[in-house]
Amino acid sequence: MRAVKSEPEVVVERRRRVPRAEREEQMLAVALPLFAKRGYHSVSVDEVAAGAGVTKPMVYAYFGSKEGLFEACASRAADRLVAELEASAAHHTEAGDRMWHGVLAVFRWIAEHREAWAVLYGAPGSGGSPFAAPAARASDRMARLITEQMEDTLRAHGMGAVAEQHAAPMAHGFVAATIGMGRWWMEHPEEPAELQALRVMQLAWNGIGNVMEGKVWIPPAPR
Amino acid sequence: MRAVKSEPEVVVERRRRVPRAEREEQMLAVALPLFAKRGYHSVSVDEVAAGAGVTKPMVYAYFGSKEGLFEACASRAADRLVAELEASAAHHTEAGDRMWHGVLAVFRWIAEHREAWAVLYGAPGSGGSPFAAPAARASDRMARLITEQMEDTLRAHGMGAVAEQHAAPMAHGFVAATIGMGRWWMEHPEEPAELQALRVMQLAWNGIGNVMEGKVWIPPAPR
DNA sequence: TCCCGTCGGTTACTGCGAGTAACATTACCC
DNA sequence: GGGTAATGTTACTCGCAGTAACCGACGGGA
Repeated sequence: MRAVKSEPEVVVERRRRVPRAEREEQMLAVALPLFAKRGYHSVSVDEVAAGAGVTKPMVYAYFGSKEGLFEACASRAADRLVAELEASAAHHTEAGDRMWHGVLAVFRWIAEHREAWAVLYGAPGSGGSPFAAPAARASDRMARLITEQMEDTLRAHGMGAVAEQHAAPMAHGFVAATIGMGRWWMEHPEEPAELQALRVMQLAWNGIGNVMEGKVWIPPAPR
Repeated sequence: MRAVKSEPEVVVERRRRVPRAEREEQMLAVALPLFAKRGYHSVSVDEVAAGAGVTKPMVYAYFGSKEGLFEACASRAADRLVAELEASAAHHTEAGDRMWHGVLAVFRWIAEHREAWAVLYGAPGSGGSPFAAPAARASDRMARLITEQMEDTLRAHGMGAVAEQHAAPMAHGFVAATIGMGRWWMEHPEEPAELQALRVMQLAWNGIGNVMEGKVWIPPAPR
């Protein structure tokens, strides 16, 4: 059941004595699509090294371990995704507006960086990361942005206690819903990014919004 | 950075010539907590075999590969989780009622089967599965239950078109939000299951409910 | 100009753990 | 009691992560 290992799609022109920063870029450029397509375990370090026009010990010299290489790929993807989101947040202040544009930014980013997305939150078949720490960090950072927004709004309404208890978990739920929708999208790629964003808002914004206005859903009385 | 490999916490009394079904149980019982605690890659087949009072080739005889062993653990966990959910759904017919009790059932199951949950949807540090197919299947099955409920309700309101376009992705989003909340819970285990379920309903039920009643969220007009 | 240190790079290994071939031993059933 | 299927073992192969040890070019000083 071993994955077929084809030639890496990104192969770098073979030059000797390339400066470290540049060589690291090359390695990451080779590794990212490989990890995205075949997943962590069925990519070998030799393969990445060869794709970058170099031999294995160089990869270890620069990234320490295979795990380090993977984490570098994922961390960089996470940084870029979060940066996109932060940029979007900086342009919108009203809560709903900010959320909508943020979610939209995420789905547009996914569309433009499918491989990076696959490495971060990859589906079973293709990506899939044993070392999900960067993905978890990215989720946390995205959730934090939402959490802060919620806390501000709640405190402005005199609901500081609600903010402390529920803002963070709700924000995590929101982010999870977004990522889940992103996963679903990977299997239905014909749909536009806007529709996914709209569905996330449809699904989760009412809930978040209601909480921020002090409206709560009451469970049915037990029979 | 190699994980410390302690003795497996489940070790089976050494008996010779145990029937296959029983030996398989033993192997799974040993493997599950190991995978849950240390993740797929840092558990060795030898270790599981030893814990089950047997040698490696027996594991291969019964599960085919390490991956097969892992998938057996995860599939069985998924089956049980979904069974719980289906049992709950059979007891409640009204949409909101059914959803509430379903979500509640999930969180109660998580509380009682933390290791199985970790193997299925495990967080980075602890569980974490390179082969997420069983987890994806479980998500799909849970989403399908919700999808069907939504489709029925929508069609009953004469909104068959909405049902076809949006029921499935919204249901996946709902499930993702639930799983995300479950992950968050693992890091805040002092809270009760009911609170997690309440938050999921708070977050996502308004959205699903609105859609089922034909209410939609309208994005802000672009400037 | 020569020498020397650093940086980019290699060859050639070790070692662990997945996976297997081939063989051994009981239990059961006719 | 003898054949056979199921349970089990020993003793390997092999791929790949990770490393030790060494190599050669370039850029400063002195």
